[in-house]
Amino acid sequence: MGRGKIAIRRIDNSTSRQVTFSKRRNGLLKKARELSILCDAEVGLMVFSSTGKLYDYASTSMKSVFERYNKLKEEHHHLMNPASEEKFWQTEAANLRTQLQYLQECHRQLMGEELTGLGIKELQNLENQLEMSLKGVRMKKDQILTSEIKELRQKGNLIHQDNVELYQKMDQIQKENAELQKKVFGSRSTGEENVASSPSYMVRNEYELRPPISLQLSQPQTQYSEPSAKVMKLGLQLH
Amino acid sequence: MGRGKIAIRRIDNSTSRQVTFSKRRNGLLKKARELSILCDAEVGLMVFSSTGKLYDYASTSMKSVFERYNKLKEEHHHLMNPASEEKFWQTEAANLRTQLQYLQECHRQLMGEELTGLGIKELQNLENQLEMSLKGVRMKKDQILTSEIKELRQKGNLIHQDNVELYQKMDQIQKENAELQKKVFGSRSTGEENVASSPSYMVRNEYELRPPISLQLSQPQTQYSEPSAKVMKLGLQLH
DNA sequence: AACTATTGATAAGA
DNA sequence: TTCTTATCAATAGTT
Repeated sequence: MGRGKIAIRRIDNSTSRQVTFSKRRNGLLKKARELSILCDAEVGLMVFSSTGKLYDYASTSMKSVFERYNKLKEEHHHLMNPASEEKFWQTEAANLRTQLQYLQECHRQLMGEELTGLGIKELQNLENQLEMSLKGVRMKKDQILTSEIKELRQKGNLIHQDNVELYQKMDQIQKENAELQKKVFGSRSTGEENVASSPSYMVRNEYELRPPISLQLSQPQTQYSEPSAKVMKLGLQLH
Repeated sequence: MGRGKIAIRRIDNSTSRQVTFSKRRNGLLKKARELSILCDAEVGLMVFSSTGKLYDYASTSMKSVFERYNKLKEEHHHLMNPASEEKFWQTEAANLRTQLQYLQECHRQLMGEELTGLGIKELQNLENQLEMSLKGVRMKKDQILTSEIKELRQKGNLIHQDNVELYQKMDQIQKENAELQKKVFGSRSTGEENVASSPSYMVRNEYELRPPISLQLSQPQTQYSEPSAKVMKLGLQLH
């Protein structure tokens, strides 16, 4: 695969050997990576250049690959190893790996991947399961939203109650204030003029401020009926 | 570098994953060999298939590559130590168990179980994922059913063709038979009476039997439009 | 480092 | 699995 074919033997010219090493090393590392990804394989690769520099790749970790390699090779030597503790953990790991692979397959199917190889019956089961799941999830979501709304409503009502009481109290205080001003400055001017000139932090009457609050309380459903539109753009984070 | 290009991610179809693994593994081993020869490099390669089988190559020996690697990484005291072997498998098992637990949680959520503790955002993500999955599963199912129907239709048409030809042949034989009878028993009676008294396994004409066949062929969709109703009662078998 | 003309690898199909 | 073949990818030689 080049301008011409070359024989597979040591390249004499040291420069072109170096260049070829660089190119082919990258190619090899890339292919090792691709193999591990494409085929779900555990791959470990070590390359030492003629100058002693190390280039390596491991799909998991070189340690894991080493250990696995050694285990496999040692099994042929001494199967009757009395150190059964280690063996126990080995089989434990093997069992767990099996379970993991099974679960991963299930998971992929539930994610709608890897459906080739499934028959109609299995697909139907999957579909039913997904519908059930969807139903459950939606119910749970509705439940949460509903209770949230309920809570908000209750809080709103409480606040509204407080407001009503506060307005009543303010009204009363305002009246007392008016009476006091009357007593202090005499009764020359009318009560209305006194009220008009009272400090700005005082509210004139309760009906000016209550409507917006009532409005907020009377349509809490708008937050509920179409929540999906707002959350729809959130990315998946299952993995 | 094939009939089409493929994305570098896990191949869904297990058969083609297996085939690709076999091909690419060989390619990788070959290239590792070539690199070591061409460029005078020391190369070690280990590949574990997803089924756990080992394929390896070492330009010198794996032991030599290991040792050189470890020297460079100064990790050799972590490895090759029988006391820490057990520990390795313990941590390996622990890691696998962690993965397993995570996957199990995901799985339960995808199955619509164990939804408590999830927030609205997470539930929305789940819902979206389930809808995607459902879509994929249904597409796959439809695809299978459609191709099944197509096949059945083609078979039906072939059979129908056969039938038409058979009827024509029968008709011809019938006529020949009538002529023969005429010759054998003389020409006293009419041809029609001869035909009427012919053996019962002979069909009188092709139009008597063709209609039901045509009917069967003209409405194959009824099997397709509502297949779910028939399979709906099938239990789940994912676990 | 780039650039191609070629060879090599391999995806898909049988 | 193995073979074939159409295509894409890697890379040998060159600038």
